[in-house]
Parts: sequence; C-alpha cells; structure tokens
Amino acid sequence: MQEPERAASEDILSLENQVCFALAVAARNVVGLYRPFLEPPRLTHPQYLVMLALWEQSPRSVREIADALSLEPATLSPLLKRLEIIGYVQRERSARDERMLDITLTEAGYSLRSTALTIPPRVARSLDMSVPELESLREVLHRVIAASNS
Amino acid sequence: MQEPERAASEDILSLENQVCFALAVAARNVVGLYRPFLEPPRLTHPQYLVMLALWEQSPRSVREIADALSLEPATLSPLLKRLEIIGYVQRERSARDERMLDITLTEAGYSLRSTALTIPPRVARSLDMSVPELESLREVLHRVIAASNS
DNA sequence: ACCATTTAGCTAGTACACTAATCATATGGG
DNA sequence: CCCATATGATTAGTGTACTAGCTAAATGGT
Repeated sequence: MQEPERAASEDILSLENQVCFALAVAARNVVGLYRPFLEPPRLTHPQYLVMLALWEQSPRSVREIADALSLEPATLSPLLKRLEIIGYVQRERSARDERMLDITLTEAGYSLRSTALTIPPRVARSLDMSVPELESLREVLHRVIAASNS
Repeated sequence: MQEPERAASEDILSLENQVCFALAVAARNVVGLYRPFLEPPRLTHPQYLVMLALWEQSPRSVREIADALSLEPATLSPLLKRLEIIGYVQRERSARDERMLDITLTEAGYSLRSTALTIPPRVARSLDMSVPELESLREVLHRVIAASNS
C-alpha cells in the first residue's frame, strides 16, 4: 500500500488538480480576452466592471460600487480617479452626506454603453462554449462565491 | 418590441450575468480561503503555487515555472527572490547555461510539503461542494483556459 | 447639546501581473 | 571563427488588490 498512498499524496498537491489554480488562470485569461476590445476606449478590465456597475445605476457612492463588485473602497479610490481623468465619470461630494462621493457617469461614460453591448457576445464566441454551458459555469461560480462568503 | 429589446440590452451588460465578473470574484474569494492556512508558513497564494510547481520538480528554471503557472517571468522574478529570503528556495545560475537560474527547493521548502497536504482538503470542505462537482468545475475551467489560449 | 462611536473615503505599504526595454549568454549560418 | 539572432532573466512603469491606519463627517445615547 506504499505506492498508492504516495500517488494519492501527489494528486492532492498536483497543479493540474487544483481548482484554485484553474480559477486563477481562467480568470486571468478571460480578462485577457477583453483587452483588445477595451483598448480603444482606454479601459482596464476592473474599470470596465465599474462602468457596468454605473450603467446599472448612476450616481453611486464608492461604498456602493465596492459592494457591487466585491472590492475594497481602498482599491476603487485610485481607480475612480483614473476614470475621472479619462472622462467617463465625475466625482463630487454628496450634498446630503459630506463623507460620501457621488460617482456619476459623464455623457462620454454613458454613451460608451452602446459600444460596450457588442463586447460580451464577441468574448463569449471566442470561448468556444455554448450559451447553456456558459450559464451553468456562471451558476457554479456564483455558488463558489456564496460558499466562500459564509 | 421596444421593451423586450431594452431588457435584452440590460441583460447583456448586467453584472450578475457576466462570466468574467463571476470568475474574477470567485478566484479572489477562493484565494482568500487559503489565507489562514498560508499565513503560518508566511506564503502568499502565488508563492504557494510556485511551491506546488517545485514539489512536482526541482530544480526548475524561471521560464519552466512561468510556463507551468501561465505567468510571465517578469512576474516571477521578484516573487522568487522573496521565496529565497523566506528560505524555501535557492537561486543559482545554471552551470550548463549561464543565462538560466536553477530554482531549487531548500530543506525547509521540501519539508513544508507534508504540512501542505492538509490544505486542499480543508479548503475544499469550506466550499460546500461535492468532490465530483469540484472536479467538473475544474474540468470546465480547463476548457475555458484551452479556448482562451487559442 | 455633547461626546463616544460609527461610517465614508483616502493614503501608505506590500505584493502580484502585465508590457516594454535592457543585458548577458547561447546558438547557428556563412 | 564571427556576427546576427534568439533566448533567459531582470528592471522600469502602470494598474490592480489587499490590510492598516488616518481624517472628517454623521449619528446616537445620555
């Protein structure tokens, strides 16, 4: 029983068996698929996600965007300043609560949306998977996220 | 037909429908699950992945580790220096080819392996998913990785 | 009304992760 | 043999992403 045990111990730590490794590489690679589409509007992928959050609702506070994206406000703070410099959002203190920032889409930020509509289908096509498969993957990932938050 | 179309356009860009977003959050969260286990040996998750690569084979060159982990050598260079400072690897020029570095596990690096064997099962347990489910997730992720590499 | 506590956002410090540029060493064709 | 080319690793620069610590503004209990 010596060899089967050593084999099992190799399985446990082998790179190809690690879900965490597959997740990390898949996430990096898929983000990379967006790069050619996000280069013209000069967006990084995290910045693109912020735009998605703002297209759903604008204005939003830093905390609200952070909750929507599962990011720390400290991560968003400099990112939002860059989005302001590019010209897609406006940052101004809320009138009601001076602690909060209202992050508001500019005209340029809002009009980017119609162009962005073509991006997800093109990325999906290059993934060589059917729509139901992608939906089931997304669903499993949401379960992973839920489990890792509890 | 106006309203269904607007609804579809909202679906396309809604955060909850984005596989890329689910992937990014799942990857970050799962890496976070390793943190308590990696804190005692003073490893970050990327450093832990390098250790996995070296437990499979040591010594290895920077390029070989980069290929195994789908990372750029430029990313690994400072990371490997930190692993050397902690004391888990040794970095020395290859005798055969002076351009290459031999990254070799130290005694401390090798002996860490037996402790590490307990980590993946404990992380898997906190994910609240069955082993077949995790395997199928891993398999789908490998397909995503393959598709995004071509 | 006042002060302790909480909350919102920011800064500093560390560590990835990428691209582009650099430098040294190998290699291969004439 | 020599030089153009290729390869391995590093550095510089940008942009996340985290924790810890900070300041300012709001809130709530007495």
